[in-house]
Amino acid sequence: MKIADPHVPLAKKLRRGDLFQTGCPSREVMKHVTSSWGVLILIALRDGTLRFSELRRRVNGVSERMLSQTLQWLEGDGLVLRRAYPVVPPHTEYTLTPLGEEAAEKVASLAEWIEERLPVILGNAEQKRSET
Amino acid sequence: MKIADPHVPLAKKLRRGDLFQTGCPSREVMKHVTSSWGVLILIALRDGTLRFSELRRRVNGVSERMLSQTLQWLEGDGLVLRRAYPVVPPHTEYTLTPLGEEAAEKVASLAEWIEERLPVILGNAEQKRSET
DNA sequence: GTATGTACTTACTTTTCGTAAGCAAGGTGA
DNA sequence: TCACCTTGCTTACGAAAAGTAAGTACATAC
Repeated sequence: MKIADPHVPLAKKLRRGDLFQTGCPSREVMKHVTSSWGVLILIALRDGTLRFSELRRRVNGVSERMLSQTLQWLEGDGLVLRRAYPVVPPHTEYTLTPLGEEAAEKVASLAEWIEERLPVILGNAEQKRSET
Repeated sequence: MKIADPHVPLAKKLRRGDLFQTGCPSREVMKHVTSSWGVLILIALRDGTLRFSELRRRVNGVSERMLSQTLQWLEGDGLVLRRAYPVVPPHTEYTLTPLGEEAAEKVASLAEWIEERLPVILGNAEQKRSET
């Protein structure tokens, strides 16, 4: 009779993450999702599937290096699905998974809040600077 | 008769921010709010006013350097209020402003989502690793 | 008198990031 | 024909950001 597999996967051990705990894997996921480019990529993909270079053009300012890296993070977390067609020139498509759509919704909500409140925030900053 | 002040403050010029635009100040604010420690600080302060060292103990793993810097960012954006009492030993309190509470709510919502879904996300990652 | 706590700042090291270039193979324009 | 553009990456390198450690000025506890 077999003894139960001693390797219990990490995903089963944790009932849920705790961001306040050092070393909790949720911190890594948070880093990916809230990274400068991660935020913008997630939001951009809400409109539907995009190719690498389309993403690059939408997310103004991102380098190919960071776009590639961030997409790999998000893919690794299961938030983004990558479909590559082995043709020349290369053709690769990126889409949000259902999980990714949930995450994207949250960050989009934060992003919209910031865009809306930006004038107020800048007003605060300006006022503070003048309080020499 | 006076000519209108040519200096129109930035806050009035922008109706709202656009994160997809390179150089838009909203990107800076986003960086502050979604920085590793910014997220945790905002969430921690939702429970009420905290002192510097209390925050440091709650937000496990943050160094004094980064805690100080992040708090200055958030204060500069008007999300956190700092009250310092010039006593020895020093006593400084940090509180969310109403604006900060709004931001904190959004990031807390994202954080909770990640903590909840962490097992699923780790499951994805584990599965991918085994697809050698 | 040694240790501890407070809220920082400063110097130094390590990690991350942005910039630029390279690659493979085809299409386009002159 | 040949130079050049395109796509989706990766690699090398310098710059910027973050982490580590230590210093500061007292006060209180032991």
